[in-house]
Amino acid sequence: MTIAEVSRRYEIPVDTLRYYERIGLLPPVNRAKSGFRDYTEGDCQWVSFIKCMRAAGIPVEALIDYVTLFQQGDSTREARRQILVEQKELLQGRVDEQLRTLEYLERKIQSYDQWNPGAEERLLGLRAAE
Amino acid sequence: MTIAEVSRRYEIPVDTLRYYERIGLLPPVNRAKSGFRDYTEGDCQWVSFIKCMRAAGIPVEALIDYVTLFQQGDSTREARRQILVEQKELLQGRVDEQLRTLEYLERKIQSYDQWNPGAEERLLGLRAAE
DNA sequence: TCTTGACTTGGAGCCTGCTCCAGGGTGTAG
DNA sequence: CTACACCCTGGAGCAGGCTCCAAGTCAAGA
Repeated sequence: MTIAEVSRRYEIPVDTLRYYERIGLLPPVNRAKSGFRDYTEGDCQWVSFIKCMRAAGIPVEALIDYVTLFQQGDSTREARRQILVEQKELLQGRVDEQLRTLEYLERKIQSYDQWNPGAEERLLGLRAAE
Repeated sequence: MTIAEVSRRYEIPVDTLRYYERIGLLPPVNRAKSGFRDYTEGDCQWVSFIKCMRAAGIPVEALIDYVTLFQQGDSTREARRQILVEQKELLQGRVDEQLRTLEYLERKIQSYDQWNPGAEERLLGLRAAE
C-alpha cells in the first residue's frame, strides 16, 4: 500500500505520515526496492491508532514513548500500560472541564434567547470559572 | 485591583493578562494615574470568562471576535449569540470524539490487565479510529 | 525513450498561544 | 533620599505540531 493510499484512507496528509514516522510516532515502514514506502495492514493499524489518539489531543511525546516501548517488546508491557492509564486520566480531566464549559455555554446562549437587549452586562455574570 | 492580584486570583500569569489585553481578548482595563492597570469587578468577570473558554480550547480568535462585538453594543447581540452557538457545537464535537477515545483507552487498558504477555499485536487490533 | 506523475530526504517555514526579556517609570517604607 | 518591589511597553523567543519546498529518483504508459 502506497503512502498516497494510506493518506486517502485515513485522511492524513502524506507529509504528516512521513513526519510521524520521522519522529518515531509511527514505527518504520518497510520499503519496496524502489525505496518507496509499502504499508502493511499492521502499519495501517498504527496509523489508525495514532490518528485516534492525536484527534483526542494526546500529546505526540507520550505516543512516541508508547511506540518506542512497544518496539522493545514484552518487557515493557507495564510501562506501556502506565502511559495509557496516565493519558486516559489526563484526557478524562480535560473532558470534565469541557463538559462544564458546555453547560455554561448552554446557559449563556439561553440567556441570549430569553432576555431583552440591554441586559449586556448581566450576561457575563452567569459565572464563568471559579 | 492590581494586575498581580488578578493574576493570583485567577492563576493566570501577568504576562498572559497583558497579552490578552494587547490582542483584544480582554477589553482595555482602566489605568490609575501612574499608568498601572486597575481592574474592576467587571474586568475580573471578563478574565474569568476568558479563562474558562480558553481552558476548554475555544480559539483565541473566536473570543476576540466576541469581545469586539460586545464592545460595539446591543446591535451585535445576534452575531455574538452566533459565535457562542458555533463554538458550542464545535466543542460538543470535540468532546464526543474524546469520549469515544476514552472508551477505547478503557478497553485497551483492560486488555493490558487481562491478557498474558505476548499478545502484543492483538492489542492494537481493538480498533482505533474508523 | 520520453514524459508525467508519484515517491524520496532534509530542512526551512508557519501557526497558535503564550512566555520572557530589556529598558525604564512608580510608590512606599525607612 | 534610597531601596526595593511592582508596574509599563514593545519586541523577541519558544514549544508543539504540523506543512511546504527543493532537488533528485523511480515507474508506467505512449
